[in-house]
Amino acid sequence: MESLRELGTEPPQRLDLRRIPFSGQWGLASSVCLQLGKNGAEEPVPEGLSKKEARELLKRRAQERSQRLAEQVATSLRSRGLFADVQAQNGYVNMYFDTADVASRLLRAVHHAGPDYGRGEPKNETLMVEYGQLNTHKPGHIGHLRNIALGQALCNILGHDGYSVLRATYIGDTGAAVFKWLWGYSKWHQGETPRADDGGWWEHIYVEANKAITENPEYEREYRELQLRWDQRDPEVMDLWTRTREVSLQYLHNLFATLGVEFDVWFYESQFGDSGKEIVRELLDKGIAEVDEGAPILRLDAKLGLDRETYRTVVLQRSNGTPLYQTKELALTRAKFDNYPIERSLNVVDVRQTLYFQQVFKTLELLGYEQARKSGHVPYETVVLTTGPMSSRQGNVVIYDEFSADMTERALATVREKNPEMPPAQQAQVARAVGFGAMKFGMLDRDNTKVLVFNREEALDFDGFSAPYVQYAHARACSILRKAPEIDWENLRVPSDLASVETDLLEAIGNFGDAVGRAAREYKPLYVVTYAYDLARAFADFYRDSPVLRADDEDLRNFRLALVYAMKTTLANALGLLGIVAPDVM
RNA sequence: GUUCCCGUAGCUCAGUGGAUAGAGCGUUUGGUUGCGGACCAAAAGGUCGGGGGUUCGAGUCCCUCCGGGAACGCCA
Repeated sequence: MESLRELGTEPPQRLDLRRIPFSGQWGLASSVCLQLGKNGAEEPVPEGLSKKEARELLKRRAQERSQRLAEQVATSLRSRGLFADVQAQNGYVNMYFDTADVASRLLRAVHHAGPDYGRGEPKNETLMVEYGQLNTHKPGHIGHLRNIALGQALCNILGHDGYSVLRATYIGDTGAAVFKWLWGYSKWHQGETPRADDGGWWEHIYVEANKAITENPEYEREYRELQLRWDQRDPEVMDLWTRTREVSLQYLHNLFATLGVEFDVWFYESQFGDSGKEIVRELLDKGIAEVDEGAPILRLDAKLGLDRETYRTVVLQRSNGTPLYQTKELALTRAKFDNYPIERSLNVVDVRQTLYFQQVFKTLELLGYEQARKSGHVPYETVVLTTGPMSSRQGNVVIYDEFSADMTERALATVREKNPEMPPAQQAQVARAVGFGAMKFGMLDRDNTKVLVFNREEALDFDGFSAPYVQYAHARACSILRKAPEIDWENLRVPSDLASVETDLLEAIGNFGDAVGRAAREYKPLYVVTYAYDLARAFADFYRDSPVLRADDEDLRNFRLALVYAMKTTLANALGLLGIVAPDVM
C-alpha cells in the first residue's frame, strides 16, 4: 500500500493477496495493479478500427499499464527487504519467501503433529451425520456402498477439521419390502435358517415374493394382512419379524465391519411410527397443518408466504392414519435434536430425496427447532448400471458381498503375482487393503453431483487414478524409511538450491490442511481424494529424480529422509480420512 | 407445467473469478549399472454444449436456448 502511495497512486480499500501459482518458490501475489491498470486506458483509439479491435487494443493497454505499475511497486518493495524477492509478472506483484526457511518449518510441523497433521482449529460444534441407511431383510448393494464410503469419509474429514462428530445410521426395518419378504419366507422358505453371511439369499426371497405379489391379487391380500397383523403386534408375526430381523442386523453389522465403519448411534424405522403421529397431531393442534381429503397436510409455500413453488405441500400421514416415510423422518430428526447435544444434523442420502428433506427441516423450523436452520441434506447422485437404474424389486442389483469378494479376489491374484515370496497371510492382508481401498476410491473419485455408471471392468482396474496407485506410493516411502538411519531432526538443514521435484513435493504436503478444510466446508470428500492422488504423484516424481539413501551428502540425505517421512505421514493421514488402509508393503 | 442437477480431450473425469484449461484410460514411441516397474518419459488429442451479458480478467457468476437425468399430496 505504501509503495503505491509513494508512486502517487491511491490504493483500493482492500489489498487482494493470494498464493502465487506454484512453480518452485512460495510467496504471495497481489492483483492490485491489474485492477488499477484499467484507469487511464481509455485514451483515444485510432480511427478505422473495428469495435472488436478497439476493445482488444484497450485491453492490451490496460495490461501494459498494469505491468509497468507492478514493476514500479516491485522495485519499491524490493528496497524494503521484507521479502526474499519481489517480481512483477503479467501485471501481478509477486512477493517471494525464503524457500529453505518455508521448507524447514513445514517438515518440522509435520513431524511434530504426526497423525494430527492437517487438523483444523477446534470448532466447538457437535454434528450428527447420518448415513448407511440400509434395510433389514435385504442385501447391501453398490448403491449403498457409495453412500457408506461418502458418509464415512465425510465424518472423518469433519472430525479432522475440528468438529465433534456423532456417527449415526437409520435402519429400515418396517417398510413394505420387509413385509413382502416375511410373506415370501413364511410361504416358501419356512424351514431355512436365515443367513447372516449371504446377501444373495435375502435378495432371492424378496425378488421371488415381490414378483408373486405383483402377479397374484390373492398373494397381495395375504401380504397386506401380514403387515396389518404386525401393526397390531400379533405375537406370531412379531416373533417371525424379530427372529429374522436379528439375523439380518447381524448381516448388516458384518457388512459395516468389513468396511471399517462404526456408528455411535443406531436408529430404527420401527421406533418412529408412534412419535411421528404425535408430531402430526401437534402440527394440527398448532394450526400449522390442516386436513385435506382426509390426510393431514402442510402447505409449506403458503405458510411461508412464498410466491414461487419451493417446498410445495407435504402429506404428513396417510388418510387411514398410518405413518409415511416423511412422518417418521420428522420424528427421527426431532429425536436427534431433543436427545443429543448437536448444533447441526446432516443426512447423507441420495439426491432424489432432496425435496423431502427440505420439507422435513422447514417443518421442524416452524416448530421452533433452531438446529434445523443449519442442518441439511448432503445429496449425492445415484449409482446406475450400464443397463440403467438398479432395481432391487426386479433383482438387477450388484450385491455388495459379491462385489467385494470379486475385488479382494482380484487384488489377491495381483498381490501373488507381484510378491510371490510374501507369506500367504500377509498376501491376504495386503489384498484386503488394496481390494477395499480400490472399491471405496472408485465410489469417491467423482463429484457427488455426478451419476456413477457402474462398470465392473473399470472398478477392477487397479491402474492410474486409483487407490492402489496412492497406496503404492505409501509402501515405497515406507520401504525407503525402513532401510534408512534415524532422521536427525535436531540438525535438519534444508539446502538452498532445492530441485523442482522437491519443492513440488513440499508444496503438495503443505496443501493438506486446505484440502481438508475445503472438503469439510463443502461436504465433498472428493477434494481429499484428488489431494491424495496429487501427493502420491508428486512423490513418484521425487523418488525418480532425487536419490535419498544414496544422496552424496549427509545433510542432503537427512533432508530428503525428512521429506519422505513427511510425505508418508501426510499420505497416511489423507488415506485414513477416506477410510482407506495405507499398507507398509504391497 | 414447476424446480433442481449434469454437459470440459476418442472414453471416464478434475479444475477455489486470476497467470499457458489438467489427470486417468485408450492410441503411438520409448525406459534394467537405478531407494521395489502396481512405475516413469515423450507424442497426438480442446469452438470448456450454443448465444448474449457482468468483470481489468469467465470453464467458473447472471440471462437465454439446446441436449441428458431427477424430483414434484397419501411408495420408501
